[in-house]
Amino acid sequence: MRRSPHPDMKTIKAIRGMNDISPADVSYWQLFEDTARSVLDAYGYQEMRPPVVERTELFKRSVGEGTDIVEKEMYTFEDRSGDSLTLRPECTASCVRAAVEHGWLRGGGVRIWHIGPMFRYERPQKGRYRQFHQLDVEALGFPGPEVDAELILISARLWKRLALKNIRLQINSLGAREAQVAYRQLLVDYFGSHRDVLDEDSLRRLGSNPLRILDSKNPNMQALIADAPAPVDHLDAQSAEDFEALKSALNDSGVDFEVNKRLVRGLDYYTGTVFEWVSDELGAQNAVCGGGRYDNLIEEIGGPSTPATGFALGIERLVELLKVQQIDTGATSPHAYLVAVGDRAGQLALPLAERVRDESPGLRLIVDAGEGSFKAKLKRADRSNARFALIMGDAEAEAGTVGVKDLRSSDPQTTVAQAEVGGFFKKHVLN
RNA sequence: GUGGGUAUAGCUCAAGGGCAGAGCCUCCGGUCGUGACCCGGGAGAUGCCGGUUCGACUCCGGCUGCUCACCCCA
Repeated sequence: MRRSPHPDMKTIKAIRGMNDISPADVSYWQLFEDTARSVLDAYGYQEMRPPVVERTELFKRSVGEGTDIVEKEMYTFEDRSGDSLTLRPECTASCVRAAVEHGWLRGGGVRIWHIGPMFRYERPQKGRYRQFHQLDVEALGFPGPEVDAELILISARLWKRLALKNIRLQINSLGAREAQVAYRQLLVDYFGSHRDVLDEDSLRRLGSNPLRILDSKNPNMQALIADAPAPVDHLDAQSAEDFEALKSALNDSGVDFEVNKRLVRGLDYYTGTVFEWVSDELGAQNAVCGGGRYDNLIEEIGGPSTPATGFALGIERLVELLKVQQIDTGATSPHAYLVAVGDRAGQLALPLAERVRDESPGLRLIVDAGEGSFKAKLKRADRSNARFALIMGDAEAEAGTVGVKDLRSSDPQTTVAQAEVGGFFKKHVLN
């Protein structure tokens, strides 16, 4: 086995900000995915799988031209025919595009979800990567606050099923478009009359995205921000009513929340209710899950005027929480490890293992029939975390039996028993 | 895009302007009631380029990577 790379050979490494998920970590991902699938199924949501690449135009129209995502974070390129394409930076736009394109909205609304990779060209740091994964849940075609509550309850149930703790829910309402426009002007006037206090970033945003000034962390601006008008105090009547209904629904369902008047979101399409689940255990990137209502988006990308709401959950961040909180993933190890030593045993090991797998579906059996010393193979068997080592020399091979050693036994001198293989599994492993 | 930290073996860490060490891992052998434990042995490293110097892994500069923070968001 070669230990070092060829001296002249440059090793090829993964792209910056794009990570391999190792076998050691994958059990966390599977735990999350299995749980999400099961919870979403319980609410009648159906999986869909849009492509990873879309026309650049889709994101410009949905996420918003003035947002950081569109302005400087997209992986955009021309294909060979000169069309501008983009690796999706989020997938609400794709879900909505698909629903419009295929007429899914004609039945009175759809509940859909998707898990997959998203791409943003950002400087990587803890909880922020250039390829990252989201669970996206969207309810298209439902107007009331009940559906917003449903989405929050889905996420709350996810935390519960995963046994995650210390995730706080923050909610806010941004109001419908007309109210947003009026409020935005109010805000521009307010900050405009205090230009001397604003920092460089905020001055820039005053023209482009004044809402974002509200969640600036600059200590010099905190007093100014605290006194600034908040969107939730300037809602249209319908949004205000819906927000109250949402709060009641959460209270009635026993979900704790806090109203964060300064919670705004970085995508332009949100209207009305927005929410975020945050954790203190993730460093600077503390939002695990965020979403809200986007009643204008479907129309804005060319579909029928349709209310909609949804959320996205960052899987890397969630997996980080699972690790920090030491959640047991029930990671699987092999049931048995078949050690074959000798020419005849080596020949018969694979067919024998096949026979056993035929008889015992669900069995995990690793076969070690290649070259190598008996000692090395037994050592590997031990390291594999298998419960049993099945030991087969030429004599056993001929007889169709194996020696069996209980590797997890505390007694180092566990008796080596002879056993017929299939019968052994039926008796010890699978009942 | 901006700033801080950092870069020694597969991993975790030492050392230090003059032969780069250890533990884990790994490989071979011994012990042995076939693993582990224990004993003996082997393999394996200073990110890249330049400067200072008799001499640089060490000091200096640049680059690159990683990392954290700003920013942004999941």
